Amino acid sequence: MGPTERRQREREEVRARILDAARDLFVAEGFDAVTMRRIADRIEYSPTAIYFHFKDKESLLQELCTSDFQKLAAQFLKIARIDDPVERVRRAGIAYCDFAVEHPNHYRLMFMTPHPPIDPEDNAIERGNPEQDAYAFLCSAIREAIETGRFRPEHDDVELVSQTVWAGVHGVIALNIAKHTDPWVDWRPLKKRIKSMIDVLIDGLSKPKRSR
Amino acid sequence: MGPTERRQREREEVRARILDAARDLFVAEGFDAVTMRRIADRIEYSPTAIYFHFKDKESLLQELCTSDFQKLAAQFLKIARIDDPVERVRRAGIAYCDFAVEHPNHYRLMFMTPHPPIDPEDNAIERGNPEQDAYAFLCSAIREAIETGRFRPEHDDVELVSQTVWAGVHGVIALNIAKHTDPWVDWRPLKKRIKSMIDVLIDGLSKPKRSR
DNA sequence: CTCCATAACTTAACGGTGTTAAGTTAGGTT
DNA sequence: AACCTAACTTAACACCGTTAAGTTATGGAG
Repeated sequence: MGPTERRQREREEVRARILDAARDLFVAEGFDAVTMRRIADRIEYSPTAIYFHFKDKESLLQELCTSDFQKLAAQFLKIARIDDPVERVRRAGIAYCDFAVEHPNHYRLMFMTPHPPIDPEDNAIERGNPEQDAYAFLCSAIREAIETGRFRPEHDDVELVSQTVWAGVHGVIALNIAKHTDPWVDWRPLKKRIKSMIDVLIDGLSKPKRSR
Repeated sequence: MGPTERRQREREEVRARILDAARDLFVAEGFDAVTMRRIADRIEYSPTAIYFHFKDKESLLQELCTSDFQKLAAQFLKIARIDDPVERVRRAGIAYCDFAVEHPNHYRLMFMTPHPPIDPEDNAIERGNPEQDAYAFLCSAIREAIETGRFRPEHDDVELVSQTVWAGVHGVIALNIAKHTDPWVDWRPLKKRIKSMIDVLIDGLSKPKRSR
């Protein structure tokens, strides 16, 4: 109620403005290409003001990542109401890809760059909760597919199947991010590649429908 | 004959020493973490001496990449004599994974780090030649599998199928390199994951063998 | 044999980077 | 009115990749 509260609010407002400016620049030009000075310019503060709100450049990106990955989990929630578990896997793969296309630099940092895992203490995402944890969401769909007899009997390990599906989709995305400008390979469009991957994975996991 | 030839030889010797030092450091610590000054220290030259042999840091990396790609292709050559094209794809996937496990930082530099594509002009690898170009090797096996009717009729695009198989195997490897220490996921052993990926991909591509 | 051009470097420096230390200022508290 | 602290700014540090200019050894020409 007093002015101390207004101060508190203003502080978080500045914090949010830094975050927004950083996101814009990281997404547009990549983590390394963006400098603290340019982020500061954008919001008309001095470069060092950022350090009053964030420990360093890395933690800036880290914070953007967790908040944006919660958006991914939110996207997944819309898919959760799909009844058919196999269709849910298919749609999750596409949503995951869309997300990676929208936030390639976040994706790169979180899944393509080795770094010491975040201390579970201060990780905002709740592990194992499909509403916040995208991997848990995938697992729960896979589990349902296995339990309702949709997959071949040899594919009975929920974790292994989930990791295979994740790896497949990740592979398409990661190669796209790292190599899409490389003229060495005559790349098919990303959408085609993702569809092909998901189709092949699901066909490979599912019980055959027709004889030869 | 004269000493000009000895000079030429010495020049290439220094060049090779720079390359070796750079490879050691890049592989041990990653591209960004290594500075020109440290490479120079290692071989006891001044930092700027490197620029007499290489245009810049990036071109150093590119030269290392092309030479290591050739090592991978050499591994593939041993597989080339396998008759069955589908088995060849399977074995190529495993060999590719072995290469990545043996040289994880090489792999990271080559396939997980975006960098401007090499000018085809000065690329030592002959594109499309399966003996030098690992991607072309994969394509040729896939092409043979398609042409001998091993795959379902909808999978008729050699490039698309090759890119899918590559992406699948890459996904397993890349997640392993970037995330294998992450306790968030209860990882299955790498060998199991690679086998699962290749099995699922090949089953998904192949004509079904049994009815349900 | 001398002179000189060139190759193969080194030293110094430039403009940039992330980050820290020290100084400043506005505003609430006592 | 005096003071204290939050929220900054300015100055500076230790790096970075890269370039310009200077140095030294050496092979070749006259």
